[in-house]
Amino acid sequence: MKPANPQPPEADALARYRARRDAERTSEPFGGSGPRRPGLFVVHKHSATRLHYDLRLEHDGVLLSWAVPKGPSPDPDEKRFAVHVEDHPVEYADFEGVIPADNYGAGPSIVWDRGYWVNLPGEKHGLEHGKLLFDLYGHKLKGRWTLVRTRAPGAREWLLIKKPDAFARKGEAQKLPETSIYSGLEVHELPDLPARRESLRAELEARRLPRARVDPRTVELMLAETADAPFSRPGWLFELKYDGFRMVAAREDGKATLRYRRGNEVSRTFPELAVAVKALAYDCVLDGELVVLDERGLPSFGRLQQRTQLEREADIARMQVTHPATLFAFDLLSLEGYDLRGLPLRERKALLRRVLPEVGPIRYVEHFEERGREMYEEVRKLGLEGVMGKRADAPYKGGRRPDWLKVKGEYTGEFAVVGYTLPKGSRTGLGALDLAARDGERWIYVGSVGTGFTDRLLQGLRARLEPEAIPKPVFVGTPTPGRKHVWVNPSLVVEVAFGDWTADGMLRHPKLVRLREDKAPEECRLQDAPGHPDSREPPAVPEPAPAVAPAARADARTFTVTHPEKVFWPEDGYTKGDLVAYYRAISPWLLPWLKDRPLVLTRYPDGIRGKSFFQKDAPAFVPDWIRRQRIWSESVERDVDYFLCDDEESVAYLANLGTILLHVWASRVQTPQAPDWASIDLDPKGAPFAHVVQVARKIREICEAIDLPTVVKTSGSTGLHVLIPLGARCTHAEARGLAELISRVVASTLPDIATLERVIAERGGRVYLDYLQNGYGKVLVAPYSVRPLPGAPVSMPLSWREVTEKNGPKAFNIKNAVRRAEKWKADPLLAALGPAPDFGKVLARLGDELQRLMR
DNA sequence: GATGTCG
DNA sequence: CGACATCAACGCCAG
DNA sequence: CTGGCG
Repeated sequence: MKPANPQPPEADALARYRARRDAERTSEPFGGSGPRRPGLFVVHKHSATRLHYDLRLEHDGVLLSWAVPKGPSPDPDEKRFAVHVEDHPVEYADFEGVIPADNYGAGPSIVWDRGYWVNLPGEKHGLEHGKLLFDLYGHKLKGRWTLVRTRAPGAREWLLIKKPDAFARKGEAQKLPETSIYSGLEVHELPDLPARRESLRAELEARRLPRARVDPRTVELMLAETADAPFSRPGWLFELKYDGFRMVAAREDGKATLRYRRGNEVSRTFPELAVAVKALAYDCVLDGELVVLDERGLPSFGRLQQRTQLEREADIARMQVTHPATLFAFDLLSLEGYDLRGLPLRERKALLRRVLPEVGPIRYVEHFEERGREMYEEVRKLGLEGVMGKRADAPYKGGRRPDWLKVKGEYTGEFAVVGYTLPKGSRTGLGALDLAARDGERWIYVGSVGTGFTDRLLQGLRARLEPEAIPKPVFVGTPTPGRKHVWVNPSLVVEVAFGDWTADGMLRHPKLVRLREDKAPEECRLQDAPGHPDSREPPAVPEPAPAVAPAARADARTFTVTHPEKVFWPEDGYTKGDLVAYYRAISPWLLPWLKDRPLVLTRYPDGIRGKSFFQKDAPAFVPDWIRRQRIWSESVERDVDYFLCDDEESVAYLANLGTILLHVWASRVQTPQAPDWASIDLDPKGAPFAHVVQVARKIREICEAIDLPTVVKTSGSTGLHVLIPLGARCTHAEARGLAELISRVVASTLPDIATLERVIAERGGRVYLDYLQNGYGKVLVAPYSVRPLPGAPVSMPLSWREVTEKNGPKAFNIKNAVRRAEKWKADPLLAALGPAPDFGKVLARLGDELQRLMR
């Protein structure tokens, strides 16, 4: 355990930070004021647009981390009390499973302890909400979770905490936890719905409203006219204008429908909304804007479009989680069978607010009175589309009405002209200008502008551009296809007004404002472009190679071994340098096994006693010269950039990353569905190695009887791996079937020493035949791979003659393996990469042989 | 081991 | 500056 | 359905 109060760092920056932090503390709503005592604190922080919460365990101003277990605790389960505090005790409850609570219109939420339901507060209804749903519903709700709240005075915030691995897993305390915290959860008491519904009905009855069905299929929506400029006006309400699709959501006889403006039904596309509408407590017809929020919590038109295009159930299910939709409801047309359209807007909205739950994917659109201009200013700063002004006493009438006015903003930016398209029809001069902006040394294509020109300007532009139309400028991005583009070197700058940026980084609704003679094209920097998402990835399609190759961008396949003296094997004194040296030296024999195969690394950055982790996806920082293969992973629904390794330098690089163990796919990237071998892993787990040898020989005997070749290697740990070459001529399923068949035969022929039993206790000291590591994406410990075990053993190919008790698991290691390999004419295992056996012959013999064996 | 993020 | 988190995954089968 | 297994 580290000291509770380490040396104060010298750095000014840190001192300043602490001063600032201490100043902030006094204003914390939680935990009170005055000197801090050790304990659990929920720290609030205000940023520009929202509240953040953080849970920390501190002592004397020093962050200890909330997750570090405090002091010895005999009972591993007890450790969760590590977040116990003296002055602010916590309540907690492990919650059991998740009940998708369609109830109360909250959409998905957690119902806990039957007395509360939980959802994220509105501010968080962006990606974080999506992530929560993803974790809860999608995939990850496997660990233990705890719902915690402090009992600090006035506290009502709760936290959902994923219990760290160290708590969940016994006996692995040295592995530090990975955690997930969802903070700032709102916990609500369940309302007494029936009573509420009753009183609302009585109220509606008393108002003598017309009882008439408002048909969501045919209802004519009220539309806004466009205001010339932002305005403030008494008697008017101002709402945010959301960038999405207009949507009519209806609940009729308990059934939900979602429709776009033209009446097409889309409940299937947005199931999370349909569920929420269905779960409303009242039959009603809502009018609103369908949006998908991005991670900043701002509407993202691009994301919405992505969702609208989905057809497949699985895609929808995924996007529902990654890009959850939100319906911002701003009007209520009908309620419990009453037509409300004759009511003034203000009253409709008051009813709407009562009908909608406070949280969940259907959100009530708040409004401000009168002060539209100020609101507009603020809204634009936040990057939103604009505001809607509405007359507070106006009834709801279909069609475009002056009672609703939209005030839309526009961005203006300067862009360099990198080309133009030829005019069509009666157009003179040119069709549109292709625009780009500068990102570092590159030009990024941002789309084309084809409107806003005067005829005179059109002519003039053409004259100025044509003479320079010589080489195609180099830029990144994809110009609109289907038009003939004439490329010019950037020399001209235009000012363009545009609505927004599209998801792929193009200008939306651009129009030309004027020429900017005073500006150099190089000054048009992408990051200065208004509204441009800072972190946006540029489109990855590089246009043709630069005319002048950048000064021999030395494709230097080198790196420096970091910390070569770091001890990786404390018992043996072997260092990281030894590891890298071994992998370099063995690479002539290792590389044939790695070539073209996706790798899975097990990395031990701090040696075999330190923490470790698997890695499939090559991080962005690995140098270009490390080969990677992008492979779609169905299970995680994303691409994974697998490491591939064809040369010594790459192996060494991986070793320098702390990679001790290398696993390879049985198939190569060229034929990912066709394995080159089937494998059977002989795992003794306590059984004598002599039995492993016996079982291995039996496998070989059976395979030979049916004309199947076999090769064998030590696993490097305790057992042997037997491989059957398949030459990429069959499927993974067939390979597994073969391995299973042979395993079963062996297990039944040698019942005293071999078993297929997976539960260790049931194996009774027999050798476990594991045929399950055959399949797509399944991996095998690579031959010559080092093991993170004392003595640094390696997985070593053997000839069948060498399969004896003497060549046990510990016989080969990083110090003797190279010497051994050097004596070979050829790697005895290499046959596994050879041609396929004659499957016809194999099958022919199989039947007979099985009968003989089973007799 | 390398990186990003947060305070 | 320092502390953290992150870096995989899936079918099988017993209880 | 969860948990252990590799």
